[in-house]
Amino acid sequence: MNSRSAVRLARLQEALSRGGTIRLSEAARLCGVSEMTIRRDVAASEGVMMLLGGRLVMADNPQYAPVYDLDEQQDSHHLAKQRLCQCAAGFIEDGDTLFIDCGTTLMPLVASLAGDRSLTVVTYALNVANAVSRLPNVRLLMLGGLYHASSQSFGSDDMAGAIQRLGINKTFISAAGVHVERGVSCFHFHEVAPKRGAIEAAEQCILVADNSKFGIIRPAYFARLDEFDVIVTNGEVGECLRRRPSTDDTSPKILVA
Amino acid sequence: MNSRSAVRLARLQEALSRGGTIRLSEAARLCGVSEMTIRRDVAASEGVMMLLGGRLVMADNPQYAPVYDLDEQQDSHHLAKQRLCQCAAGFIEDGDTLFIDCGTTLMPLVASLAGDRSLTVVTYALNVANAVSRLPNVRLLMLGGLYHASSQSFGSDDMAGAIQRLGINKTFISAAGVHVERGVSCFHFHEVAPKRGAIEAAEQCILVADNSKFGIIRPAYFARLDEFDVIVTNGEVGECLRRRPSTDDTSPKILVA
DNA sequence: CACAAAATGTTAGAAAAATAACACTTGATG
DNA sequence: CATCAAGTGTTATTTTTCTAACATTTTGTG
Repeated sequence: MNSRSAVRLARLQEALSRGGTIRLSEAARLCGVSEMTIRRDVAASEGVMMLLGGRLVMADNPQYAPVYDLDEQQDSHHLAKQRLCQCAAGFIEDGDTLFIDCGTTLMPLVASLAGDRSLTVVTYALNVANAVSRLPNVRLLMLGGLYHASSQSFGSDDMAGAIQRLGINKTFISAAGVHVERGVSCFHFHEVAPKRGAIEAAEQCILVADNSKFGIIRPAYFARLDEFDVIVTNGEVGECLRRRPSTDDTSPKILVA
Repeated sequence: MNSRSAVRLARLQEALSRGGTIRLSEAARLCGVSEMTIRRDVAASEGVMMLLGGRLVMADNPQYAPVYDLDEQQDSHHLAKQRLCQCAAGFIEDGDTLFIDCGTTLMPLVASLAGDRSLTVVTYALNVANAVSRLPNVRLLMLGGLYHASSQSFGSDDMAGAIQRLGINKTFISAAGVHVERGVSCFHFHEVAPKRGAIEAAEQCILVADNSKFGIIRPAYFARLDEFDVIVTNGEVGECLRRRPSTDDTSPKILVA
């Protein structure tokens, strides 16, 4: 990819970063090049953008992500995430202030916030912020810091403190690893501070993790299972957890989507 | 529209209610009918769903909005902005830490950061952050706060302080109004704190404003003209300013793109 | 059951988009 | 200045999607 191509892509991405589509012909006119060149730019963008019926869209735009692609099994988790989030969304009430964790798991939850109720979302993830910024009924509180491309999120020294100074009702956490004895973990250490801050700050903590994450331990440990009030999961794992005898009142409630 | 068609539509709508697309063939298989029937269902859905390149998408979603509909105003200034930014980009050196202001003026500047040199960008604007996050050679430092859709940026009480705690080399500022006697101004008051912080923190301040902004005073004043080291502008205004007798050494250098 | 009406399926052709091939332009380099 | 290579534009071809027409099946009714 050459530099002019990069400039064109950046410009188109800017136009598309808040959602929507651009007709291929429009994009060509906008950049002052031929449609063929835009096609080549998109092909060189390594999946950042894509063409959908002659229209340019951001590939990470949930609006245009394929829901069902039985030809490609790789997308099997997407459906599961949608179901999990649909389930998790049941806890949200009008007026809530929600903390939403980074990653892709909770993106369907963000989409479900659209509506009449008035909400506030606190996040340190760029993809979450982008999605929330498009919802007129949701106030967005962004936690800044140094950007980590691996998780599309920001990290800073004082993030846990900053979160605890906010009045958060409900915290939605995603995880890369969930283990009954070894607790909940993620890949990146910079995620630990915001997750911990949000868990400690919120009245109610909801862990959303599909069954592929269970029994796995990732480098960055951040919470015990019993620190959560609710665990939303699916499949056999969920049934197993649910049947497990509750030792006491602090045990999380298990929800199987 | 008959009742079976309604049932199929409801089913597909449910699948798409949280965003995403379904391939026409998948939808047909899912409903156990031919593709033609799905086409007819969609046509009868009165704009609820639509087909985009053989994929089914929800059309009533705010995210489906063609971004550019031959928006002349946006485009007319764009070329000027590109030239201004090309000019402004000349000041950037390897290793710099740049503050980049909100708005659309400086977006071409961000695009031009791509390359081999290592840079750091500080910003409080969501659109800038999005663009920078795609550049592997640029570190991104995000300043968070409450989101303001009007300027796609964040505001917080302590932003000026937070900025001054950073080591910023060069500050690039955009403005909605530039007036020789009445100084530089913008529309939104929440932009004042970050702009002031960045102006005071940086070694070098560069104002980038096309000639349509000159002679205009906007509600939120934030700086005198002589607080800038460089003013990048274009057209007659630039020539005028350049010919103006420099009163002293503190006068900004005028650059006409 | 026969019939009509609606709904759906099939096929063929038109339109649009994606791909491929080749020609032209531009900018860098010796 | 010549040369080369990368980038871009143009054209032709293939593929896919869309539309329309007509055939077939299903549904409802007397």
